[in-house]
Amino acid sequence: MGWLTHLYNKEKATMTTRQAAHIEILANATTFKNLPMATLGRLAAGTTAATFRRGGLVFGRGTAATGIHVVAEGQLKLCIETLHGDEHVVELLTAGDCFGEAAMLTNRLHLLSAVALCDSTLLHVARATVINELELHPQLARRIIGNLSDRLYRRTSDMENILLRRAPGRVARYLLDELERPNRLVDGKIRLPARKGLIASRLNMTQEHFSRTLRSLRSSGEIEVTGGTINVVNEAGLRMLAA
Amino acid sequence: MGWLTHLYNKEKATMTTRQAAHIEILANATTFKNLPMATLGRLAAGTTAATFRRGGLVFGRGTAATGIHVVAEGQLKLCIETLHGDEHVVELLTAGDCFGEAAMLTNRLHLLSAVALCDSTLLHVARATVINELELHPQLARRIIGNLSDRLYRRTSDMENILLRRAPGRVARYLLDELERPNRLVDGKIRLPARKGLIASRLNMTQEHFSRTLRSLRSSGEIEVTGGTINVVNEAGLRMLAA
DNA sequence: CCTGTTCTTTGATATATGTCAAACGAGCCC
DNA sequence: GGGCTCGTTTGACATATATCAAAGAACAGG
Repeated sequence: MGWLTHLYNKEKATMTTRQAAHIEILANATTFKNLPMATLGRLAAGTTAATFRRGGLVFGRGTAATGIHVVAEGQLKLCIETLHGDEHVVELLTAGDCFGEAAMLTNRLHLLSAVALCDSTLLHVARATVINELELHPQLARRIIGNLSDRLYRRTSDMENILLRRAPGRVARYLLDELERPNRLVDGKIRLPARKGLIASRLNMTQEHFSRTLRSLRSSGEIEVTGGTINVVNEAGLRMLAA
Repeated sequence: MGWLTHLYNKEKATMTTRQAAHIEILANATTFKNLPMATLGRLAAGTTAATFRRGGLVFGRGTAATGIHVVAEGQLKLCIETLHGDEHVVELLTAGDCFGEAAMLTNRLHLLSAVALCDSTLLHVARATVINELELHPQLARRIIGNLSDRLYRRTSDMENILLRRAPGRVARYLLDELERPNRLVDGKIRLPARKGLIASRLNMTQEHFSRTLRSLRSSGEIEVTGGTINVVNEAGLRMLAA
């Protein structure tokens, strides 16, 4: 893309293709978007890639945060495991999403476990690299403030959703949210970011109940469901339910 | 305190007592803690105080964020109002707590309404003042990053709590959390930060159910309740319930 | 193409939690 | 002190949601 050409023109001699690839991925990641090329270059120098097989654990709850993770490809879940082997999905991630910042920046332990839902590749920007960059170049600080605020804002909105007592409202709201995210849509229809059981968990209900709720929304004409794809027919109707 | 003496020694001539008071409050607020005196002084210059009567609206959902609010005295709730006049409390605030940062820093509208629970006084640090300070003095940026991460971390932990399906677990967890906050304790006992109905709302259950759950915890010997004060007798028991 | 595995749907039943209603208690003003 | 309002507790009942169980779909591998 534009990034890459620009990049090669400027630092052709020293740049390996791996670094170039890393830079491009970082440049499209939520936390590092819109940073100057020089900063991206320095960050990329402290970045490593790793692949995880389906089911692989990226990090577990209670472990130390070693850096910022970026999804280059694949799907992950951030979840809490209860003692009974039960689990709750808090967030579903796809390419371009970042995670682990909050724990890293506060120097605390991860609250959530990160697990690959399918074979995935991640980048990992080391803690020291981020801290260094923060010390030297305040622009990164401003970006990170923006991103953290954004995350906090989003999480607040999530809370709001979960606090809706009744399942149809939560589902309606979830669908409306997804409708706003361009990278979740494939020609106007919502492509669910994981299997339905996991989405049910994110919405704090059982798989069965999610299935029934979806069916009820379908039979009342708000949506059309075909496999993992949902077409919102009556957006206004959903908004009624969400309120 | 130490802050004030230090302050007067340094800038006696120009400092009004009002500014001094503001500085002291800011210096003890979560977002501005541990900042250099010079920064606090500049922030205080853009700070105004306001008082709100019980029930007064500090800001409403959907309004623009004008700055960072700091609780100097009193109690507030951050809540969502549904169309049916229903409401859900997301956070309860007491002296030293800050709010409104995320919306201000992302330049978006408030998601939550802020309402005074009793007569309260707040400080308001204007948006422009914060932005200015961020541009000029990167230390503030680092502090803010820390605080936002902290908030995000806390909110994640809140989510985790709410995702617990059963009420006894949520209550147990809530009590254990309060037990960690020194400013909520009065000689070892938890002093609830608002009336029980609001706490019930924060825990996503009805007042009645909260009351019953509390009674059940009391009769099984985990806690003692006297009015708005709760004494945790069997912490281990609560931990069992929370898991 | 069949056969296991995993995911989804559907059904019958149990239960946690909400709703409605009333009694109780505490604080406050006249 | 009486008569308020407001917050809390308790009770009887309704219902949304979970749980258990099994049958279909989708899907991968031989």
